[in-house]
Amino acid sequence: MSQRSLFDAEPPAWEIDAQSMVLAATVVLPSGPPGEFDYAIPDTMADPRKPDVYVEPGRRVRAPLGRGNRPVVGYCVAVGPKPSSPSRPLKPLRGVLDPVSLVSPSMLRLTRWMADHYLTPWGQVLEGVVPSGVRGRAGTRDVTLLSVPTKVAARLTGLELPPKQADVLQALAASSKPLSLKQLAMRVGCTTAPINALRKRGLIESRVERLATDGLLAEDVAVERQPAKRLNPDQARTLDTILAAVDAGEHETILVHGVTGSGKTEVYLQAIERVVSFGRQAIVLVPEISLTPQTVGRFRERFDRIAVLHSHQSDVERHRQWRRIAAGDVEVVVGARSAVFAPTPHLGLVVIDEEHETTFKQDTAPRYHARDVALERTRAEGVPLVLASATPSLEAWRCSQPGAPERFRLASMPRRIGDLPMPAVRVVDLRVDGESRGAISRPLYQAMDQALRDDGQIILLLNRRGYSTHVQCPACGYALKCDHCDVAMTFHRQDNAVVCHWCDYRSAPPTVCPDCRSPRIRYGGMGTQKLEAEVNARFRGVSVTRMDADTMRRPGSHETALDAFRHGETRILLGTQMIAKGLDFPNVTLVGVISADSALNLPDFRAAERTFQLVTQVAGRTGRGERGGRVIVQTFDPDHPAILAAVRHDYERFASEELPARRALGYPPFGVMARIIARGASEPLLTAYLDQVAETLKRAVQEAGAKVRLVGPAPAPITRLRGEFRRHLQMHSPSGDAVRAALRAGWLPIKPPEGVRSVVDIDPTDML
DNA sequence: AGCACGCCGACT
DNA sequence: GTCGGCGTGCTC
Repeated sequence: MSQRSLFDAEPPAWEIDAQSMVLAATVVLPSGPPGEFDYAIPDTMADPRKPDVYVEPGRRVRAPLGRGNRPVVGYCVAVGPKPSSPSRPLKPLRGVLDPVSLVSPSMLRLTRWMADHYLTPWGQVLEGVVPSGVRGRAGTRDVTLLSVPTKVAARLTGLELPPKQADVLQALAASSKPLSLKQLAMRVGCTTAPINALRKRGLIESRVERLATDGLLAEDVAVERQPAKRLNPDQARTLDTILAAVDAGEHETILVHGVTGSGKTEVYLQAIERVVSFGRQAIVLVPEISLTPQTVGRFRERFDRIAVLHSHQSDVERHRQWRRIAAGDVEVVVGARSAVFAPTPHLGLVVIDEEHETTFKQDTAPRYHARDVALERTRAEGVPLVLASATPSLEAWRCSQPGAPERFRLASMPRRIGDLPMPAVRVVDLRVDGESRGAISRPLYQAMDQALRDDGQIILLLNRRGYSTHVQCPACGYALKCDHCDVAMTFHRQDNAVVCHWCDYRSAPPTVCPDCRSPRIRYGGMGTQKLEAEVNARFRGVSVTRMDADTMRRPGSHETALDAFRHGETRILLGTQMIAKGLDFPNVTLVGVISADSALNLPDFRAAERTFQLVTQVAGRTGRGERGGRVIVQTFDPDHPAILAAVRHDYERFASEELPARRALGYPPFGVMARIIARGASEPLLTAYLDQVAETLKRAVQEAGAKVRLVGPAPAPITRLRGEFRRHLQMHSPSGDAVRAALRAGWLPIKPPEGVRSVVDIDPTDML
């Protein structure tokens, strides 16, 4: 059916109010009312030959909203005929903001899915997905270009003009290309007055063009190209599995479970080469922390045109990359979480490296998980998705096992490249060997001493930054907490201050107990700063580098530190989890885990999984060269299944022990979880609000006969943050749709009172 | 989210 | 009588 016939359709005779069909745009708003609104498209905005003011899906438009017709900006998400009646006519759009569509039809469908899945208004999802630099066309500016019309140029000499104006016209006619107002004034040596006079007379014509303000930015650094590496049998098999999906041209999810050092990267590089040879693009998501020049360099060695997207880019740079990608000028997009929205015109493959990392979950609205969004996107676009990890998330793992609702194909790479052995792991029971009062037990000290004498390098992991992790008074039991948060203050010796790691509140370190004035106040607990001091004291003359959020503040400091370690200028690298992932230094012969159980007692059902991942990942940093490597794991809980499994590099053992426990409690991956977090200055108000939500939710669940279990409301594990109280309510269900239905019926309609903010987190990764 | 509409108290 | 308080509900 042609569009014309829709317009010609007669309104039904029984319709009292004569309806007619008008061309309308459906608009969603980035803030304000969450619904969809239809507006009539004026004829002036329906002409594709006028691209600057053409309304199409994916562009932003100006529209009048409400009885006062206050002007708002929204995203056009659809265009089509809509009924309009004289009693309730559609209001017309006021204008078009974007000269091109910012969101492709497939990306509109994806964001629509996110809006439903995460209970976030569609407009807010779009606002969170289109970078602000793209919206504002950062790095470009409207420039008025002046030229002499050909008709005028022909009779230039016959014109009677004041002297300045004659000069201006002469100069512009002589110019080979159009000039801006400023350029022309400069060339003639006059003000803009005579130029404007000529424009008014029609002797100079002008047009507006959008130009880059800075010309071309520095192009990609040329890197020497490297050929594909030879694959071992495990790698070849895995590549075949991926290529079979690529060649079939269908969606399939492949979980690549390869131990640390098994060469997963080379496999997906070669898979991408195939995809690129078809003229399609690939997206590779990596955790932000590993988006280093080294990682990016590996892609530059293999592909001519890559785009990098990460959160520390300027608006101008992000806009430029976005345009390159959208224009099809890029073969591979490498980026953090948000690169899953890269506007590739012909997507052929998505890879998520270190799939288990929690940084793929965004912790502000829209609270999406890049893995789940990638799954949805690749399914919709009919292309394969590769998830790669040495320690897959249990969510991904379960999907690779029989009986799961979602089926991933599993490709295992159980051996390291070159048949290098996995490093031997020794557990040090701190209940027995922790007598030395410091961070380094005797067995670890001896191993470090040995490694240094053998000319090896050492990595020490301690997942707490600062010097002392708590300040406590033995006399009265007082523990120093942040004034604004329910969190212990950490002493930082470098700044000589106690610091809150959640809100960055700082104050002077107390010398007496603030509560009972006892001078015996104690600074306890081990942070990376104290560990560094201990290493320096016990290994005099050995170069040590500490890597944590405090030493890595400046851009580039990450690279500097790692380069120094790579070149052997640093013998001991110590730090938080940022040193646990992805590093590949063959000379590291010892890894020490100072406290393997530090994350084990967090109030989080994933504590064991996190611990297993962290210990396994950091253990994988050694034994990557011919010299082998060993790992020392210090713990107060040496019999914990997660630590035992990590010690044996045995992922499947960990999974087979942890999954039944999750199943018994209905936790992910066997059930879907949602969390309502409410915060506000008044605790009673919070409690009243969340109790009411719980009540309406309970009723909604009952009426629907749904299997949804409510836990709480209760104070959140961090009861106070930045001066606000926090309470939460958890929901568990075998069905995500049941959870969403309950939230739509029992949470959305309850408006929080003034001073209370309420958010929903679907599939939360963080329980604090 | 913002803004018009509504229905009750102290003022010219 | 009416100016304005902010509770309520709608926005194509």
